Amino acid sequence: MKELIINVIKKALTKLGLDCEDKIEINIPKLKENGDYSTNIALKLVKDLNKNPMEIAALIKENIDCEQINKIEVKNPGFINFFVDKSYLIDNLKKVLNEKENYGKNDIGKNKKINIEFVSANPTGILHLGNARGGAYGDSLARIMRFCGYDVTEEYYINDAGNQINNLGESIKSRYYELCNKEYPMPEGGYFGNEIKEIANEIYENYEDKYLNKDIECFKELGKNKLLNKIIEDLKKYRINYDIFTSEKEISKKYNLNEIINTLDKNGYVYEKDGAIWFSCSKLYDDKDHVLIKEDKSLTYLVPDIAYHYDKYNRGYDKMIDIFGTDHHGYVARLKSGIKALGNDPDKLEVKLLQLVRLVENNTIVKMSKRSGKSVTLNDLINEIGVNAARYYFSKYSLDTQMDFDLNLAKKKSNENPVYYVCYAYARISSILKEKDIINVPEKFETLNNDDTYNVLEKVYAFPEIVKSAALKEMPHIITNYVYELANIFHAYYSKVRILSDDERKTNENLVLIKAVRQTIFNALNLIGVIPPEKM
RNA sequence: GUCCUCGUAGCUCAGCUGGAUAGAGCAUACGCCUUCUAAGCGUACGGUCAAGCGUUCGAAUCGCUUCGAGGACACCA
Repeated sequence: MKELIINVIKKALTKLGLDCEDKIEINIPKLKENGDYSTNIALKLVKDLNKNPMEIAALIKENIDCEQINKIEVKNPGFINFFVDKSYLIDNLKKVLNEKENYGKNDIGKNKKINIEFVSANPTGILHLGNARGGAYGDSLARIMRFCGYDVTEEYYINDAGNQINNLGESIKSRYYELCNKEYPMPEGGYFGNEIKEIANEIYENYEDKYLNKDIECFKELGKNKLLNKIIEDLKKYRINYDIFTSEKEISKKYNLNEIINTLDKNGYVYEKDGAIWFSCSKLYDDKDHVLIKEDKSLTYLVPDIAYHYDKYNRGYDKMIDIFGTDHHGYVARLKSGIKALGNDPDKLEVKLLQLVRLVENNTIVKMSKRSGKSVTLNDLINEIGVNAARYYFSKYSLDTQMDFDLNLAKKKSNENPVYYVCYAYARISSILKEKDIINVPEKFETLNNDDTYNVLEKVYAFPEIVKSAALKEMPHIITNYVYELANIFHAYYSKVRILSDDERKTNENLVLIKAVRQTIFNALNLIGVIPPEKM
């Protein structure tokens, strides 16, 4: 319908000898009295034509002739408002019921390969709230973009080499020695979480003191594998299924890291200072240079990460999205410098920064850290409030909002979570349809020709546009807000209108209407990883 | 100190290519179950969009300044 309005305006402008198609903008007014669609084109043309906007609007109005438009009004200061024939809304119902779980799909992403990398937590502990947020965002975005025809790869990068894995091995070893009544020091920067103790326990239960003479590699491997499996398992429970897991170790094998540094050097971005080898990323996007090879000849994390992104570029994506916590934001410039220095286009990488989730207990902020072991895990969250509520909760907010999370409060308030409001609408409809299903989808609505019906129909009709905009803006919460509004409109309709009645035609039309609503709710919730129940 | 993000109702948040009278939920007050699920519906109350200046026919939205909150500025990752 929007396209139709645009075309009609285009034609009118051509008739008037104006060439300004790109200025046409169509809005849906907040107030019903301002029409179904509206354009501000007259206001925009004031400067070009040097005329009063009301005059311009009137002129455009005169040159529009379209039978699907019932009425055109010009309103101060120069808006042109369109009141359209609603039959297209009924046609849309047919579309919904035919396309079913495909309703809302589009192909704006056709032939575009996208990589979304998210969570990528080090396998040195289990997933916590911040990962829950990043996970909900990344996976929902992937679902939305797939729905829009993009070829999406969801990727998890495993930091399975380097210092932190060393610390993990040492931490487990230390806990294990404790169990054997021996002393082994906890490393600096060691991990104190329960999961570390559990792993040590497991070793002790299975092998007693036979691991005392095992070398540290053993503890490292075992710990890493256990934790990684746990992470993957938790993510699956959270309805996230990755396409690819990429290991830092594998990357280091695949690309000779010294070669990467040589290439950087060849391109003029490497120098030596104070016994270390530096990356002059300040020549590119960063404000400071950073070390690539430390004085002790070991590599910094930057090298494998540059290699990892080099690998992603080699895989030929049109766009790569990385999702980081804001605490890593300083890292973006370094990374992009690395990409550029190897001759790739850094604009293909988009880094999304999510505000960290702060943990609140008794109204005070608690420092979460793996080191102290003080945190709320993804598993705690799922156990307490369920996957639906958790996914919905984190999909509700834009990435930019700082969130304070209180698990006790969340527990107490979990039945106030709007996810139940939306699911309730779905369940209500399901229970009616169980009672009586639709007979057919009519060409026209004979009995439901009122604003209440059109309110619902318009919301259902809006879904495909909402999907598009959520994908283009990369904002899953647009979907969440939309589905809430849809449920809201349905609940209001339900309270006002009796669905099942003696009037067979009216009943059928109502059933068609609510079935389409149910399908749309289902499709929208699916995009944010929520599965509505048939019964509540 | 430099850089990044944020500041909208008592609280939690939408509002993002600038549009018409700034919206929800929670909380508060009051109504609505003899009829398909009351985890629902309706009404009321609630605002200097942090402040100031600027750009514009028009600013919560764009620009600058100030104030406030959080974060980043390692030869840790």
